[in-house]
Amino acid sequence: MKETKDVTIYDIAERLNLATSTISRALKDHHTISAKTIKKVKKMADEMGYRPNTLAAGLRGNKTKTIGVLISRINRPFISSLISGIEETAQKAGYNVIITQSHDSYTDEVDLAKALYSSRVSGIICSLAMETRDTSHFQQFMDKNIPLVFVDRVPKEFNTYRVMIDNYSAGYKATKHLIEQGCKRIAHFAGSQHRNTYSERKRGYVDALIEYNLPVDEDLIINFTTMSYEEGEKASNYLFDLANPPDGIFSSNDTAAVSAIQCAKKRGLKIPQDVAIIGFNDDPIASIIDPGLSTITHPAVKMGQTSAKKILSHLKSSKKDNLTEITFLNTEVLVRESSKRK
Amino acid sequence: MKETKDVTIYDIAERLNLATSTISRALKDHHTISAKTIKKVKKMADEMGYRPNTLAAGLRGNKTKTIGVLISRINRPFISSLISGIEETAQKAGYNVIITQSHDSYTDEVDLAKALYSSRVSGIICSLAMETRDTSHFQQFMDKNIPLVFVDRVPKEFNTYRVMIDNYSAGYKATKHLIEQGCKRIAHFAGSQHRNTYSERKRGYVDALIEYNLPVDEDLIINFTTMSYEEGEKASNYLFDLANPPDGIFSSNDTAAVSAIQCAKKRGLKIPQDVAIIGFNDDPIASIIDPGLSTITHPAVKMGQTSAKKILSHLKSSKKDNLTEITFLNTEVLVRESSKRK
DNA sequence: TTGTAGGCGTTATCAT
DNA sequence: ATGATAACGCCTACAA
Repeated sequence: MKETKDVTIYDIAERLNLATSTISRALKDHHTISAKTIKKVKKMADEMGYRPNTLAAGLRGNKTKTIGVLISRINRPFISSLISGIEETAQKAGYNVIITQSHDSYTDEVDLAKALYSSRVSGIICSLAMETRDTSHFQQFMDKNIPLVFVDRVPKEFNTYRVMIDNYSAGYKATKHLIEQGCKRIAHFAGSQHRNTYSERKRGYVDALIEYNLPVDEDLIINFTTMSYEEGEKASNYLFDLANPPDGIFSSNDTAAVSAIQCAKKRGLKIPQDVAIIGFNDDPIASIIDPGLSTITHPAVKMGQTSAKKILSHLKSSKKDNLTEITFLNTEVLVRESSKRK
Repeated sequence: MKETKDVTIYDIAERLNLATSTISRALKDHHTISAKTIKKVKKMADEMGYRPNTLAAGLRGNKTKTIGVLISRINRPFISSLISGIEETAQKAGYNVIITQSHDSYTDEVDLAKALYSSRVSGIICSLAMETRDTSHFQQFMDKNIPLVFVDRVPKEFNTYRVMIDNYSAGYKATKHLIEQGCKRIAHFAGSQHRNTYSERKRGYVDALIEYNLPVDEDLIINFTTMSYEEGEKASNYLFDLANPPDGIFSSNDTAAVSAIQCAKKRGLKIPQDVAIIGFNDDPIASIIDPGLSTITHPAVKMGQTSAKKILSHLKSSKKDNLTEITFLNTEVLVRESSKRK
């Protein structure tokens, strides 16, 4: 099997007795090229099996029509939907998407940021690793006016685009909902508190309790690290074993909420009568488990689309200003059986 | 905000009074460069904030350390795990991963294949779109000796790498399992039959029935197009409404199997006594639904890793031969409550 | 409307 | 052990 060499615009130029510049322009419908020439060139390009070399174009123009994505791990419902939204939007605009996973490691995140920079991505979308506290490794993008969007897990301070939900009000709404169902002792599965997605949810929870004159009982607030099913089981068992167990649980994700449901069922507790439960994210499992899990909707695909659009419009307008623009997307309380007492 | 120009090896060369070639070599620890020089160069590169430009390197060497991935859609548990495995393996080898979604459209797949070629990917991993019948748009990669791996949804005929499970034997095993549980009338949710993942599963199902002297009843074989939850509901209702309903269901995916469980429960049918159910994939929902869904394990992450490794080792050895290499990964019957009668 | 020519940053080749 | 130079394929002033 012989490898044949790639056809270049130079080859086409030679065949048609035209200049390479003419070919280059004809191929992108430049207005100064006659319709006939354009047609002729495109036909020949097709016949010869020409494939543009985006590397060469990128090198020349120092831009790549590529968006880099830096997330913790792909195989989570929320993240894969987020990426799907990014890819969809990027593809329509003729952009490629490079995906990288930090696996929630800070050092990996730093390395990947470098690698993405080396690939000369046109823009970058990032959801921070759990471990990350310092975000100075993103400064390199700012310095080069490469649009940077933080999505969902955003840093507290960084002058750039941020696309997120209002975690505080979501936490507040979730808790308020449980209160309205008659819950008096509401527990909270809290995620890692240095990620403000989670600390804000907790803040909303606490404020709702205060607002409704319910005591804030530290025993009922469980701090998670990974928010896994196993952690959820442990927390649930702990809570249900209390002398004075909770009658409501607000979990910062659905996975742990589901484990609470399973755990309660095993113990013969009635849901939602004995304990009402609400999760966060609206993962597929939420609608499938029995009883259906009430939850907070998290518009993953839309967040992806929005993030990609921020990048694209920044590139289009080639703004020179380093603006801070925070976009909040809506969430809603989705009530299913796990919390419907009335 | 001023954009500063990128630092190049040329800049470093100037500062150190060395040739660019020396810098280039020093940066990659070339053996002909003295240890001192290497150290000096690296230090200076660091100080000046040098970032290699992979575009330039790629253009020069006509290779990019990038793997292109072409799948239907990302936000499915199986696919996102597959990609996770690919990315992980690629990253360790210093490769980037470009993700594209065909959304199961043939024309999109053709366009994306072109786009990936234009990006000069070093290799490509593809799981075919549902619509795709003709695969000639992949010939361009073969012609250039760019390693191509089809994974899971592979074409019937195409001389290249294929990574898959033995769908026939998986279908056979699933059906046999139901038979061993005492099922006599086993229905099958069959996926689109021109994708051989699904046709093979069906073939295994049919052969198992024959082997055990059970009649093959065409009424019990439902042909799906998308294998969605909704399609599953429709099929389940149809089956349970039959004068002589099935006492076992083998579904080609978990999503539809779950809908069958829900549907059966609503009708007051006992699982697995009245109807035993087995799915395919071992999606997260399988272990969460009640009763737990028996299923066929599908090693998604491992398939991703394996596919990526095929690419990497091909590139390393720079084989010139167009070999056909099919890798089968193991699947297992994972028995949960939905089919455990004994 | 088309052509000329230089350069994007890197690396491989050949020389020193 | 290091240097000089050409080439990768494309685009964009500028010129004609």
